[in-house]
Amino acid sequence: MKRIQNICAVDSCFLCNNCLDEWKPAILAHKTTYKIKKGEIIFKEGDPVTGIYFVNSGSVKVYKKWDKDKELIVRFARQGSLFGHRGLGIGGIYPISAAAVETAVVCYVDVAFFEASLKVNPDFTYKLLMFLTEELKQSERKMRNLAHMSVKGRVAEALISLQNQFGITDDGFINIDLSRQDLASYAGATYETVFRMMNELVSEKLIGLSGKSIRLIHHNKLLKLAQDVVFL
Amino acid sequence: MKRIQNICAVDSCFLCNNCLDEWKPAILAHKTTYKIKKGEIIFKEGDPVTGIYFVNSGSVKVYKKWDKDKELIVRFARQGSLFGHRGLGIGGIYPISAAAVETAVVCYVDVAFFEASLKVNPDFTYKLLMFLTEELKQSERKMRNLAHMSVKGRVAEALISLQNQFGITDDGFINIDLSRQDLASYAGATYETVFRMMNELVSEKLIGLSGKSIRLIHHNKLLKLAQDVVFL
DNA sequence: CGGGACGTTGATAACTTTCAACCGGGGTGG
DNA sequence: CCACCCCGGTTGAAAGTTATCAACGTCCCG
Repeated sequence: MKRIQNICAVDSCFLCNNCLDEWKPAILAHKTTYKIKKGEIIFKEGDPVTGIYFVNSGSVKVYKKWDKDKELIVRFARQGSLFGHRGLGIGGIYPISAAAVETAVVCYVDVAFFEASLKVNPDFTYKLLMFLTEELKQSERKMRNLAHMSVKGRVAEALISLQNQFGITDDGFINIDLSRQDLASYAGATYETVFRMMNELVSEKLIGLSGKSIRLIHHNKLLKLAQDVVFL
Repeated sequence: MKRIQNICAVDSCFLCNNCLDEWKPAILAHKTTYKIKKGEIIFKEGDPVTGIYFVNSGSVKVYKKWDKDKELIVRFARQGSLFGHRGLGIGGIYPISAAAVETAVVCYVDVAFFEASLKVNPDFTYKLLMFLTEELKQSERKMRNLAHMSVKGRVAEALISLQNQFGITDDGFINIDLSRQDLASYAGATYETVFRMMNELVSEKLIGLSGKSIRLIHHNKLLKLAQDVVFL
Protein backbone atom coordinates (compact mmCIF):
# COMPACT_ATOMS: atom_id res chain seq x y z
CA MET A 1 0.00 0.00 0.00
CA LYS A 2 2.10 2.80 -1.35
CA ARG A 3 1.21 6.43 -1.35
CA ILE A 4 1.33 7.90 -4.84
CA GLN A 5 0.65 11.20 -6.50
CA ASN A 6 -3.01 12.11 -6.69
CA ILE A 7 -4.29 10.77 -9.96
CA CYS A 8 -7.94 10.64 -8.98
CA ALA A 9 -10.18 10.63 -12.00
CA VAL A 10 -12.75 13.00 -10.59
CA ASP A 11 -15.61 11.81 -12.72
CA SER A 12 -15.31 8.23 -11.58
CA CYS A 13 -15.04 8.93 -7.88
CA PHE A 14 -18.09 8.59 -5.71
CA LEU A 15 -16.94 11.36 -3.42
CA CYS A 16 -16.01 13.94 -6.04
CA ASN A 17 -18.80 13.02 -8.30
CA ASN A 18 -21.66 13.46 -5.88
CA CYS A 19 -20.42 16.55 -4.08
CA LEU A 20 -21.09 20.22 -4.42
CA ASP A 21 -18.67 21.88 -6.83
CA GLU A 22 -17.45 24.26 -4.18
CA TRP A 23 -16.47 21.37 -1.98
CA LYS A 24 -14.30 19.69 -4.56
CA PRO A 25 -11.20 21.83 -4.02
CA ALA A 26 -11.29 20.88 -0.36
CA ILE A 27 -11.42 17.23 -1.32
CA LEU A 28 -8.56 17.54 -3.73
CA ALA A 29 -6.50 19.28 -1.11
CA HIS A 30 -7.33 16.79 1.57
CA LYS A 31 -7.34 13.34 0.09
CA THR A 32 -4.41 11.06 -0.45
CA THR A 33 -3.99 8.36 -3.06
CA TYR A 34 -2.63 4.88 -2.63
CA LYS A 35 -1.64 2.08 -4.89
CA ILE A 36 -2.50 -1.32 -3.50
CA LYS A 37 -0.90 -4.44 -4.84
CA LYS A 38 -2.94 -7.48 -5.72
CA GLY A 39 -3.70 -9.46 -2.60
CA GLU A 40 -2.67 -6.72 -0.22
CA ILE A 41 -4.89 -6.19 2.82
CA ILE A 42 -6.10 -2.63 3.35
CA PHE A 43 -7.70 -3.06 6.75
CA LYS A 44 -9.05 -5.90 8.84
CA GLU A 45 -12.19 -6.22 10.91
CA GLY A 46 -11.41 -5.05 14.38
CA ASP A 47 -8.99 -2.36 13.23
CA PRO A 48 -9.82 1.12 14.48
CA VAL A 49 -11.50 3.20 11.83
CA THR A 50 -9.30 5.85 10.27
CA GLY A 51 -11.00 6.78 7.02
CA ILE A 52 -13.02 6.00 3.93
CA TYR A 53 -11.71 4.75 0.61
CA PHE A 54 -12.83 5.47 -2.96
CA VAL A 55 -11.87 3.17 -5.79
CA ASN A 56 -10.28 4.65 -8.85
CA SER A 57 -9.19 1.51 -10.61
CA GLY A 58 -8.74 -2.16 -9.84
CA SER A 59 -11.04 -4.12 -7.60
CA VAL A 60 -11.32 -4.64 -3.90
CA LYS A 61 -13.05 -7.38 -1.98
CA VAL A 62 -14.93 -6.54 1.19
CA TYR A 63 -15.19 -9.60 3.38
CA LYS A 64 -15.68 -11.04 6.82
CA LYS A 65 -13.32 -13.59 8.22
CA TRP A 66 -14.21 -16.80 9.96
CA ASP A 67 -11.87 -19.33 11.44
CA LYS A 68 -8.48 -18.15 10.19
CA ASP A 69 -8.81 -19.75 6.77
CA LYS A 70 -12.44 -19.18 5.92
CA GLU A 71 -14.10 -16.01 4.84
CA LEU A 72 -17.22 -14.67 3.17
CA ILE A 73 -16.90 -12.01 0.52
CA VAL A 74 -19.68 -9.55 1.13
CA ARG A 75 -19.25 -7.45 -1.97
CA PHE A 76 -16.72 -6.10 -4.42
CA ALA A 77 -15.89 -2.43 -4.82
CA ARG A 78 -14.64 -1.16 -8.14
CA GLN A 79 -14.27 2.08 -10.04
CA GLY A 80 -16.65 4.73 -8.78
CA SER A 81 -17.54 2.87 -5.61
CA LEU A 82 -16.40 3.25 -2.04
CA PHE A 83 -15.58 1.09 0.93
CA GLY A 84 -14.75 1.49 4.58
CA HIS A 85 -17.95 3.43 5.16
CA ARG A 86 -19.17 0.68 7.46
CA GLY A 87 -16.71 2.16 9.89
CA LEU A 88 -19.11 5.05 10.39
CA GLY A 89 -21.41 5.15 13.35
CA ILE A 90 -20.90 3.71 16.77
CA GLY A 91 -17.96 1.55 17.64
CA GLY A 92 -15.16 3.16 15.69
CA ILE A 93 -14.05 -0.24 14.50
CA TYR A 94 -14.22 -1.68 11.01
CA PRO A 95 -16.72 -4.54 11.06
CA ILE A 96 -15.27 -5.95 7.84
CA SER A 97 -11.96 -6.43 6.08
CA ALA A 98 -10.85 -5.17 2.69
CA ALA A 99 -8.17 -6.39 0.31
CA ALA A 100 -7.25 -5.79 -3.30
CA VAL A 101 -8.30 -8.55 -5.68
CA GLU A 102 -6.73 -6.81 -8.63
CA THR A 103 -4.10 -4.12 -8.15
CA ALA A 104 -6.00 -0.99 -7.26
CA VAL A 105 -5.66 2.74 -6.98
CA VAL A 106 -7.78 4.28 -4.25
CA CYS A 107 -8.36 7.69 -2.76
CA TYR A 108 -8.53 8.06 0.96
CA VAL A 109 -9.99 10.67 3.28
CA ASP A 110 -10.04 10.48 7.04
CA VAL A 111 -13.29 10.03 8.93
CA ALA A 112 -13.36 13.56 10.28
CA PHE A 113 -13.17 15.03 6.81
CA PHE A 114 -15.70 12.58 5.49
CA GLU A 115 -18.16 13.44 8.20
CA ALA A 116 -17.54 17.11 7.53
CA SER A 117 -18.48 16.41 3.90
CA LEU A 118 -21.71 14.89 5.09
CA LYS A 119 -22.52 17.87 7.25
CA VAL A 120 -21.68 20.46 4.62
CA ASN A 121 -23.24 18.61 1.78
CA PRO A 122 -26.74 17.29 2.36
CA ASP A 123 -27.05 16.20 -1.20
CA PHE A 124 -24.01 14.01 -0.80
CA THR A 125 -25.51 12.52 2.32
CA TYR A 126 -28.64 11.75 0.36
CA LYS A 127 -26.63 10.06 -2.39
CA LEU A 128 -24.82 8.02 0.17
CA LEU A 129 -28.14 7.11 1.71
CA MET A 130 -29.33 5.77 -1.63
CA PHE A 131 -26.08 3.90 -2.04
CA LEU A 132 -26.50 2.27 1.35
CA THR A 133 -30.10 1.40 0.59
CA GLU A 134 -29.01 -0.46 -2.52
CA GLU A 135 -26.26 -2.21 -0.60
CA LEU A 136 -28.76 -3.24 2.02
CA LYS A 137 -31.10 -4.68 -0.58
CA GLN A 138 -28.26 -6.67 -2.08
CA SER A 139 -27.15 -7.80 1.31
CA GLU A 140 -30.55 -9.07 2.33
CA ARG A 141 -31.05 -10.75 -0.94
CA LYS A 142 -27.76 -12.55 -0.49
CA MET A 143 -28.74 -13.47 3.04
CA ARG A 144 -31.86 -15.16 1.81
CA ASN A 145 -29.86 -16.98 -0.84
CA LEU A 146 -27.35 -18.26 1.69
CA ALA A 147 -30.20 -19.52 3.83
CA HIS A 148 -32.30 -21.19 1.17
CA MET A 149 -30.52 -21.60 -2.13
CA SER A 150 -28.37 -24.60 -3.08
CA VAL A 151 -24.66 -24.11 -3.67
CA LYS A 152 -25.19 -24.59 -7.38
CA GLY A 153 -27.74 -21.83 -7.42
CA ARG A 154 -25.47 -19.57 -5.43
CA VAL A 155 -22.62 -20.19 -7.83
CA ALA A 156 -24.88 -19.32 -10.74
CA GLU A 157 -26.00 -16.20 -8.94
CA ALA A 158 -22.43 -15.26 -8.06
CA LEU A 159 -21.33 -15.57 -11.68
CA ILE A 160 -24.21 -13.49 -12.97
CA SER A 161 -23.53 -10.90 -10.33
CA LEU A 162 -19.86 -10.77 -11.26
CA GLN A 163 -20.69 -10.31 -14.91
CA ASN A 164 -23.12 -7.54 -14.06
CA GLN A 165 -20.53 -5.76 -12.00
CA PHE A 166 -17.41 -6.26 -14.07
CA GLY A 167 -18.77 -6.72 -17.57
CA ILE A 168 -17.17 -8.87 -20.21
CA THR A 169 -13.97 -8.78 -22.22
CA ASP A 170 -13.88 -8.60 -26.01
CA ASP A 171 -14.02 -12.38 -26.24
CA GLY A 172 -16.98 -12.64 -23.91
CA PHE A 173 -15.41 -13.66 -20.63
CA ILE A 174 -16.23 -12.08 -17.29
CA ASN A 175 -13.85 -9.20 -16.92
CA ILE A 176 -12.29 -10.04 -13.58
CA ASP A 177 -9.33 -12.10 -12.52
CA LEU A 178 -10.59 -13.96 -9.48
CA SER A 179 -9.09 -16.97 -7.77
CA ARG A 180 -11.34 -19.99 -7.31
CA GLN A 181 -10.89 -19.55 -3.63
CA ASP A 182 -12.33 -16.05 -3.82
CA LEU A 183 -15.17 -17.21 -6.02
CA ALA A 184 -15.98 -19.80 -3.39
CA SER A 185 -15.86 -17.19 -0.66
CA TYR A 186 -18.18 -15.03 -2.68
CA ALA A 187 -20.66 -17.85 -3.25
CA GLY A 188 -20.42 -18.80 0.41
CA ALA A 189 -19.28 -22.39 0.03
CA THR A 190 -16.07 -24.40 0.04
CA TYR A 191 -13.52 -24.45 -2.65
CA GLU A 192 -14.13 -28.04 -3.64
CA THR A 193 -17.89 -27.83 -3.72
CA VAL A 194 -17.82 -24.75 -5.91
CA PHE A 195 -15.39 -26.50 -8.18
CA ARG A 196 -17.73 -29.42 -8.66
CA MET A 197 -20.66 -27.14 -9.33
CA MET A 198 -18.66 -25.28 -11.93
CA ASN A 199 -17.97 -28.60 -13.60
CA GLU A 200 -21.65 -29.39 -13.70
CA LEU A 201 -22.44 -26.00 -15.14
CA VAL A 202 -19.81 -26.57 -17.82
CA SER A 203 -21.14 -29.96 -18.80
CA GLU A 204 -24.65 -28.54 -18.90
CA LYS A 205 -23.23 -25.94 -21.28
CA LEU A 206 -24.44 -23.07 -19.15
CA ILE A 207 -20.96 -21.64 -18.80
CA GLY A 208 -17.65 -21.99 -20.60
CA LEU A 209 -14.12 -21.98 -19.25
CA SER A 210 -10.80 -20.94 -20.67
CA GLY A 211 -8.12 -21.30 -18.06
CA LYS A 212 -9.31 -19.25 -15.14
CA SER A 213 -11.65 -17.15 -17.27
CA ILE A 214 -15.35 -17.81 -17.19
CA ARG A 215 -17.96 -17.12 -19.82
CA LEU A 216 -21.69 -17.22 -19.25
CA ILE A 217 -23.43 -19.02 -22.08
CA HIS A 218 -27.03 -19.57 -21.10
CA HIS A 219 -27.87 -16.55 -19.02
CA ASN A 220 -31.54 -17.42 -18.72
CA LYS A 221 -31.02 -20.96 -17.58
CA LEU A 222 -28.53 -19.73 -15.02
CA LEU A 223 -31.09 -17.28 -13.72
CA LYS A 224 -33.70 -19.97 -13.59
CA LEU A 225 -31.26 -22.23 -11.78
CA ALA A 226 -31.04 -19.57 -9.15
CA GLN A 227 -34.84 -19.82 -9.01
CA ASP A 228 -34.80 -16.14 -9.19
CA VAL A 229 -37.87 -14.21 -8.31
CA VAL A 230 -36.47 -11.07 -9.82
CA PHE A 231 -37.14 -8.29 -7.35
CA LEU A 232 -33.59 -7.16 -7.66
CA MET B 1 -54.84 -3.12 9.18
CA LYS B 2 -57.28 -0.58 10.50
CA ARG B 3 -56.80 3.14 10.45
CA ILE B 4 -57.10 4.60 13.92
CA GLN B 5 -56.80 7.98 15.59
CA ASN B 6 -53.28 9.33 15.79
CA ILE B 7 -51.84 8.12 19.03
CA CYS B 8 -48.21 8.45 18.07
CA ALA B 9 -45.98 8.77 21.09
CA VAL B 10 -43.72 11.39 19.64
CA ASP B 11 -40.74 10.53 21.76
CA SER B 12 -40.61 6.94 20.66
CA CYS B 13 -40.96 7.58 16.96
CA PHE B 14 -37.89 7.57 14.77
CA LEU B 15 -39.34 10.17 12.46
CA CYS B 16 -40.58 12.64 15.06
CA ASN B 17 -37.69 12.07 17.32
CA ASN B 18 -34.91 12.82 14.89
CA CYS B 19 -36.50 15.73 13.09
CA LEU B 20 -36.26 19.46 13.37
CA ASP B 21 -38.83 20.87 15.78
CA GLU B 22 -40.33 23.07 13.08
CA TRP B 23 -40.97 20.05 10.92
CA LYS B 24 -42.93 18.14 13.53
CA PRO B 25 -46.26 19.91 12.98
CA ALA B 26 -46.06 18.94 9.32
CA ILE B 27 -45.51 15.34 10.31
CA LEU B 28 -48.39 15.33 12.75
CA ALA B 29 -50.65 16.80 10.10
CA HIS B 30 -49.55 14.39 7.46
CA LYS B 31 -49.12 10.98 8.96
CA THR B 32 -51.77 8.38 9.53
CA THR B 33 -51.86 5.68 12.17
CA TYR B 34 -52.81 2.04 11.77
CA LYS B 35 -53.46 -0.84 14.06
CA ILE B 36 -52.22 -4.13 12.68
CA LYS B 37 -53.45 -7.40 14.05
CA LYS B 38 -51.07 -10.18 14.95
CA GLY B 39 -50.09 -12.09 11.83
CA GLU B 40 -51.43 -9.50 9.44
CA ILE B 41 -49.29 -8.74 6.40
CA ILE B 42 -48.50 -5.08 5.85
CA PHE B 43 -46.86 -5.36 2.45
CA LYS B 44 -45.19 -8.04 0.38
CA GLU B 45 -42.02 -8.01 -1.69
CA GLY B 46 -42.96 -6.97 -5.18
CA ASP B 47 -45.66 -4.56 -4.06
CA PRO B 48 -45.24 -1.03 -5.34
CA VAL B 49 -43.81 1.27 -2.71
CA THR B 50 -46.28 3.67 -1.17
CA GLY B 51 -44.72 4.81 2.09
CA ILE B 52 -42.63 4.31 5.18
CA TYR B 53 -43.78 2.93 8.52
CA PHE B 54 -42.75 3.81 12.07
CA VAL B 55 -43.44 1.44 14.91
CA ASN B 56 -45.20 2.75 17.97
CA SER B 57 -45.91 -0.47 19.75
CA GLY B 58 -45.94 -4.18 19.03
CA SER B 59 -43.43 -5.89 16.79
CA VAL B 60 -43.08 -6.40 13.09
CA LYS B 61 -41.04 -8.96 11.19
CA VAL B 62 -39.28 -7.92 8.02
CA TYR B 63 -38.67 -10.95 5.86
CA LYS B 64 -38.01 -12.35 2.43
CA LYS B 65 -40.07 -15.17 1.07
CA TRP B 66 -38.78 -18.29 -0.63
CA ASP B 67 -40.82 -21.07 -2.07
CA LYS B 68 -44.32 -20.32 -0.86
CA ASP B 69 -43.82 -21.82 2.58
CA LYS B 70 -40.29 -20.83 3.44
CA GLU B 71 -39.00 -17.48 4.46
CA LEU B 72 -36.05 -15.76 6.10
CA ILE B 73 -36.68 -13.12 8.73
CA VAL B 74 -34.21 -10.36 8.10
CA ARG B 75 -34.90 -8.30 11.18
CA PHE B 76 -37.56 -7.22 13.62
CA ALA B 77 -38.81 -3.68 13.99
CA ARG B 78 -40.19 -2.52 17.29
CA GLN B 79 -40.93 0.67 19.17
CA GLY B 80 -38.87 3.56 17.89
CA SER B 81 -37.76 1.80 14.74
CA LEU B 82 -38.95 2.01 11.17
CA PHE B 83 -39.51 -0.27 8.22
CA GLY B 84 -40.38 0.00 4.57
CA HIS B 85 -37.42 2.30 3.96
CA ARG B 86 -35.90 -0.31 1.70
CA GLY B 87 -38.49 0.84 -0.76
CA LEU B 88 -36.45 3.99 -1.29
CA GLY B 89 -34.18 4.32 -4.27
CA ILE B 90 -34.52 2.79 -7.67
CA GLY B 91 -37.21 0.31 -8.48
CA GLY B 92 -40.17 1.61 -6.56
CA ILE B 93 -40.89 -1.88 -5.35
CA TYR B 94 -40.54 -3.26 -1.84
CA PRO B 95 -37.72 -5.83 -1.87
CA ILE B 96 -39.01 -7.35 1.36
CA SER B 97 -42.24 -8.20 3.13
CA ALA B 98 -43.48 -7.05 6.50
CA ALA B 99 -46.01 -8.56 8.90
CA ALA B 100 -46.99 -8.02 12.51
CA VAL B 101 -45.63 -10.63 14.90
CA GLU B 102 -47.40 -9.06 17.83
CA THR B 103 -50.31 -6.69 17.33
CA ALA B 104 -48.77 -3.38 16.42
CA VAL B 105 -49.56 0.30 16.11
CA VAL B 106 -47.63 2.05 13.38
CA CYS B 107 -47.44 5.50 11.85
CA TYR B 108 -47.30 5.86 8.13
CA VAL B 109 -46.16 8.59 5.80
CA ASP B 110 -46.10 8.37 2.02
CA VAL B 111 -42.81 8.29 0.13
CA ALA B 112 -43.15 11.80 -1.25
CA PHE B 113 -43.51 13.26 2.20
CA PHE B 114 -40.71 11.14 3.54
CA GLU B 115 -38.36 12.25 0.82
CA ALA B 116 -39.41 15.82 1.45
CA SER B 117 -38.40 15.29 5.08
CA LEU B 118 -35.01 14.13 3.92
CA LYS B 119 -34.55 17.18 1.73
CA VAL B 120 -35.70 19.67 4.34
CA ASN B 121 -33.95 18.05 7.19
CA PRO B 122 -30.29 17.13 6.63
CA ASP B 123 -29.86 16.11 10.19
CA PHE B 124 -32.63 13.57 9.82
CA THR B 125 -30.97 12.24 6.71
CA TYR B 126 -27.78 11.87 8.67
CA LYS B 127 -29.56 9.98 11.44
CA LEU B 128 -31.14 7.71 8.91
CA LEU B 129 -27.73 7.17 7.37
CA MET B 130 -26.41 6.02 10.72
CA PHE B 131 -29.41 3.79 11.16
CA LEU B 132 -28.80 2.18 7.80
CA THR B 133 -25.13 1.74 8.56
CA GLU B 134 -26.00 -0.19 11.68
CA GLU B 135 -28.52 -2.26 9.79
CA LEU B 136 -25.92 -3.03 7.18
CA LYS B 137 -23.43 -4.16 9.79
CA GLN B 138 -26.02 -6.46 11.30
CA SER B 139 -27.00 -7.75 7.94
CA GLU B 140 -23.47 -8.63 6.92
CA ARG B 141 -22.78 -10.20 10.22
CA LYS B 142 -25.83 -12.38 9.78
CA MET B 143 -24.76 -13.19 6.25
CA ARG B 144 -21.47 -14.52 7.50
CA ASN B 145 -23.25 -16.53 10.16
CA LEU B 146 -25.57 -18.11 7.65
CA ALA B 147 -22.61 -19.05 5.52
CA HIS B 148 -20.33 -20.44 8.19
CA MET B 149 -22.06 -21.04 11.48
CA SER B 150 -23.83 -24.26 12.45
CA VAL B 151 -27.58 -24.21 13.03
CA LYS B 152 -27.00 -24.60 16.74
CA GLY B 153 -24.78 -21.55 16.77
CA ARG B 154 -27.30 -19.59 14.76
CA VAL B 155 -30.09 -20.51 17.15
CA ALA B 156 -27.94 -19.36 20.06
CA GLU B 157 -27.19 -16.15 18.24
CA ALA B 158 -30.83 -15.63 17.35
CA LEU B 159 -31.91 -16.04 20.95
CA ILE B 160 -29.29 -13.63 22.24
CA SER B 161 -30.26 -11.17 19.58
CA LEU B 162 -33.93 -11.46 20.50
CA GLN B 163 -33.16 -10.87 24.14
CA ASN B 164 -31.07 -7.83 23.29
CA GLN B 165 -33.85 -6.39 21.19
CA PHE B 166 -36.89 -7.24 23.27
CA GLY B 167 -35.49 -7.50 26.76
CA ILE B 168 -36.84 -9.82 29.43
CA THR B 169 -40.02 -10.07 31.42
CA ASP B 170 -40.15 -9.89 35.19
CA ASP B 171 -39.59 -13.61 35.48
CA GLY B 172 -36.60 -13.55 33.15
CA PHE B 173 -38.04 -14.77 29.87
CA ILE B 174 -37.38 -13.13 26.53
CA ASN B 175 -40.08 -10.55 26.14
CA ILE B 176 -41.51 -11.60 22.80
CA ASP B 177 -44.21 -13.99 21.77
CA LEU B 178 -42.75 -15.71 18.73
CA SER B 179 -43.87 -18.91 17.05
CA ARG B 180 -41.27 -21.62 16.62
CA GLN B 181 -41.79 -21.28 12.94
CA ASP B 182 -40.75 -17.64 13.10
CA LEU B 183 -37.81 -18.46 15.30
CA ALA B 184 -36.70 -20.96 12.70
CA SER B 185 -37.12 -18.40 9.95
CA TYR B 186 -35.07 -15.96 11.96
CA ALA B 187 -32.28 -18.46 12.54
CA GLY B 188 -32.39 -19.48 8.89
CA ALA B 189 -33.12 -23.16 9.30
CA THR B 190 -36.07 -25.52 9.29
CA TYR B 191 -38.61 -25.85 11.95
CA GLU B 192 -37.59 -29.35 12.98
CA THR B 193 -33.88 -28.71 13.09
CA VAL B 194 -34.30 -25.63 15.24
CA PHE B 195 -36.52 -27.64 17.53
CA ARG B 196 -33.85 -30.26 18.03
CA MET B 197 -31.20 -27.64 18.69
CA MET B 198 -33.43 -26.01 21.27
CA ASN B 199 -33.72 -29.39 22.98
CA GLU B 200 -29.96 -29.73 23.07
CA LEU B 201 -29.60 -26.26 24.51
CA VAL B 202 -32.14 -27.09 27.17
CA SER B 203 -30.43 -30.31 28.19
CA GLU B 204 -27.10 -28.48 28.27
CA LYS B 205 -28.84 -26.05 30.64
CA LEU B 206 -27.98 -23.06 28.49
CA ILE B 207 -31.60 -22.07 28.13
CA GLY B 208 -34.84 -22.80 29.92
CA LEU B 209 -38.34 -23.21 28.57
CA SER B 210 -41.76 -22.54 29.97
CA GLY B 211 -44.37 -23.22 27.36
CA LYS B 212 -43.40 -21.06 24.43
CA SER B 213 -41.35 -18.70 26.53
CA ILE B 214 -37.60 -18.94 26.48
CA ARG B 215 -35.10 -17.91 29.10
CA LEU B 216 -31.39 -17.59 28.55
CA ILE B 217 -29.46 -19.16 31.39
CA HIS B 218 -25.83 -19.28 30.41
CA HIS B 219 -25.33 -16.19 28.31
CA ASN B 220 -21.58 -16.62 28.03
CA LYS B 221 -21.69 -20.22 26.91
CA LEU B 222 -24.29 -19.30 24.34
CA LEU B 223 -22.04 -16.57 23.02
CA LYS B 224 -19.10 -18.92 22.92
CA LEU B 225 -21.26 -21.47 21.15
CA ALA B 226 -21.79 -18.89 18.47
CA GLN B 227 -17.97 -18.68 18.35
CA ASP B 228 -18.47 -15.03 18.44
CA VAL B 229 -15.64 -12.76 17.57
CA VAL B 230 -17.41 -9.79 19.04
CA PHE B 231 -17.02 -6.97 16.60
CA LEU B 232 -20.67 -6.25 16.85
C1' DC C 1 -67.18 -32.39 18.73
C1' DG C 2 -64.24 -31.58 14.70
C1' DG C 3 -60.71 -29.36 12.45
C1' DG C 4 -56.70 -26.96 11.95
C1' DA C 5 -52.55 -24.95 13.43
C1' DC C 6 -48.73 -25.77 16.02
C1' DG C 7 -45.53 -28.81 18.48
C1' DT C 8 -42.83 -33.34 18.82
C1' DT C 9 -40.30 -37.22 17.26
C1' DG C 10 -37.88 -40.71 14.48
C1' DA C 11 -36.13 -42.48 10.16
C1' DT C 12 -34.21 -41.47 5.90
C1' DA C 13 -32.36 -38.95 2.12
C1' DA C 14 -29.83 -35.22 0.24
C1' DC C 15 -26.41 -32.06 0.36
C1' DT C 16 -22.11 -30.14 1.73
C1' DT C 17 -17.89 -30.25 3.97
C1' DT C 18 -13.78 -32.45 5.19
C1' DC C 19 -9.80 -35.09 4.42
C1' DA C 20 -6.37 -36.98 1.70
C1' DA C 21 -4.09 -37.62 -2.35
C1' DC C 22 -2.47 -36.31 -6.84
C1' DC C 23 -1.11 -33.23 -10.62
C1' DG C 24 1.17 -29.49 -13.14
C1' DG C 25 3.44 -25.17 -13.56
C1' DG C 26 6.12 -21.26 -12.06
C1' DG C 27 9.52 -19.58 -9.39
C1' DT C 28 13.72 -20.25 -6.55
C1' DG C 29 17.98 -21.67 -4.95
C1' DG C 30 21.79 -24.53 -5.67
C1' DC D 1 20.19 -25.25 -16.07
C1' DC D 2 17.93 -28.36 -13.28
C1' DA D 3 15.78 -30.22 -9.20
C1' DC D 4 12.73 -29.06 -5.93
C1' DC D 5 9.04 -27.01 -3.63
C1' DC D 6 4.95 -24.77 -3.07
C1' DC D 7 0.69 -23.19 -4.56
C1' DG D 8 -3.44 -23.59 -6.88
C1' DG D 9 -6.22 -26.65 -9.18
C1' DT D 10 -8.52 -31.39 -9.43
C1' DT D 11 -10.55 -35.60 -7.85
C1' DG D 12 -12.49 -39.35 -4.95
C1' DA D 13 -14.21 -41.25 -0.70
C1' DA D 14 -16.02 -40.74 3.82
C1' DA D 15 -18.12 -38.25 7.47
C1' DG D 16 -21.12 -34.93 9.21
C1' DT D 17 -24.86 -31.83 9.05
C1' DT D 18 -29.32 -30.43 7.77
C1' DA D 19 -33.55 -31.00 5.32
C1' DT D 20 -37.34 -33.81 4.20
C1' DC D 21 -41.00 -36.89 5.03
C1' DA D 22 -44.23 -39.09 7.70
C1' DA D 23 -46.61 -39.88 11.73
C1' DC D 24 -48.50 -38.68 15.98
C1' DG D 25 -49.97 -35.57 19.90
C1' DT D 26 -52.18 -31.50 21.77
C1' DC D 27 -54.40 -27.37 22.31
C1' DC D 28 -57.56 -23.90 21.01
C1' DC D 29 -61.34 -22.14 18.49
C1' DG D 30 -65.37 -22.46 16.02
